[in-house]
Amino acid sequence: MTATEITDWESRRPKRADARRNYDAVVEAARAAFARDGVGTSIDEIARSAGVGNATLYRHFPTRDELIAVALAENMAAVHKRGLELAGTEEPLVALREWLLATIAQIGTYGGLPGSVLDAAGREGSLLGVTCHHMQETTRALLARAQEAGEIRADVRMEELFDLAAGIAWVISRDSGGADTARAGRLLDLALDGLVARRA
Amino acid sequence: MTATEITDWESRRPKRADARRNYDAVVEAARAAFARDGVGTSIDEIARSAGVGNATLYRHFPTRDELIAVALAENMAAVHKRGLELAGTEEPLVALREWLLATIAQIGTYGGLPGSVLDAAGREGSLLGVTCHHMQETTRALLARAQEAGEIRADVRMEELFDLAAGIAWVISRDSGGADTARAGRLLDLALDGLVARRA
DNA sequence: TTCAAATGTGGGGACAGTCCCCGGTTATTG
DNA sequence: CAATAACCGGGGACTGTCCCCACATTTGAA
Repeated sequence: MTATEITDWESRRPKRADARRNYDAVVEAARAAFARDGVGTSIDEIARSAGVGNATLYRHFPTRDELIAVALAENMAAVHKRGLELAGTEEPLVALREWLLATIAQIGTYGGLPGSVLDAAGREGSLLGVTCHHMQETTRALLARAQEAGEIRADVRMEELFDLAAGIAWVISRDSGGADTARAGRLLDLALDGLVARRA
Repeated sequence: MTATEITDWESRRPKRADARRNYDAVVEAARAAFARDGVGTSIDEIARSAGVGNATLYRHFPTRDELIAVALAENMAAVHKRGLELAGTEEPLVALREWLLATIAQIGTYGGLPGSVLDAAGREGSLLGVTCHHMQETTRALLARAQEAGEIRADVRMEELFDLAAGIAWVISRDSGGADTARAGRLLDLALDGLVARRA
């Protein structure tokens, strides 16, 4: 199922030796470039730093999103795995909170990534859209569990939760290229617990 | 004070007849273009649709932010005025809520605007930075009042509130070019009231 | 050796931002 | 009021960057 789909990008790796070498070099260069300058960085620059012609890059990754998706693949798989573990945890609320934090941290790693993710959230077509869909499904499951346990308001919808998480991820990924987990946690806690004071 | 600074952009309007005509045409074209395609739209395209050479546009507005700031000026002034009114309202919490909603709606009108605003929030230099600073000060005042009335948790800092508001504005401005006030209100209420269920 | 697959140079199109000469406007002077 | 000079704003054209593709060439695998 999901694992197949997520790791399915493996099957996209070319079979010929030189092609695979270039493919891997591009992904590696993309990771470095994204981490340094965000996902909006120059594609040609990535190709250059990978020692590859830009047309080669475009052959393997026709769109920017595809390159982003592959560059994130194993991280995404790890987060997804963590989500499955959390689904079996005893505390639904802390599980949901940790899941959201992991998601935010993941989406916030690269500057501009939240935008790409939310863009891809709709159209199922792209690789990024698929991984994004997985994240949403996990969110839905963990949210439902927390609601059934009476720990989260029943009227909260997954989309709203996802919107808030995406917003937080966007804020923290804007400045401070690397995700600031502490700030993300603080903002998430505020959103979860609420800002209004409780009277006794 | 503030009103002077905000409407100070008036003094930037050229005095010569043709210059003022072009200036106004550019601002008008920019408003339309921003509303349609977001603040990231092509500057040259704005100049073209204003019937003006791009160099003329750059003469009046050396940076994109400056054009954005002027295009927003009167809206910003209106929001700022609303903030001053709200500061005298009897209900600190509802005042804060309404202020945040107005701010989010304003920042969310143009796609990509939240990013520009948060970028300009730091550096005081630009016009956009100044207006942004005003918004933050108003937020700080309304927040302090609500906290003194015991209606908002005392540990909430203005920056955190602003981060959440910016995040929400970003989410709603991404899709649906015009700001979706209903969705913004819902997300804001969630963040304010919190998502966790209260026991009894 | 053969041939499909992969490569990358080089170019077209779009955009941001700058330069600089030209033409019109305003101020000044007779 | 009229003519002229100084000046200010206009915009075509240019540089540099980026995305994306066409095509001739090379390379790996059978």
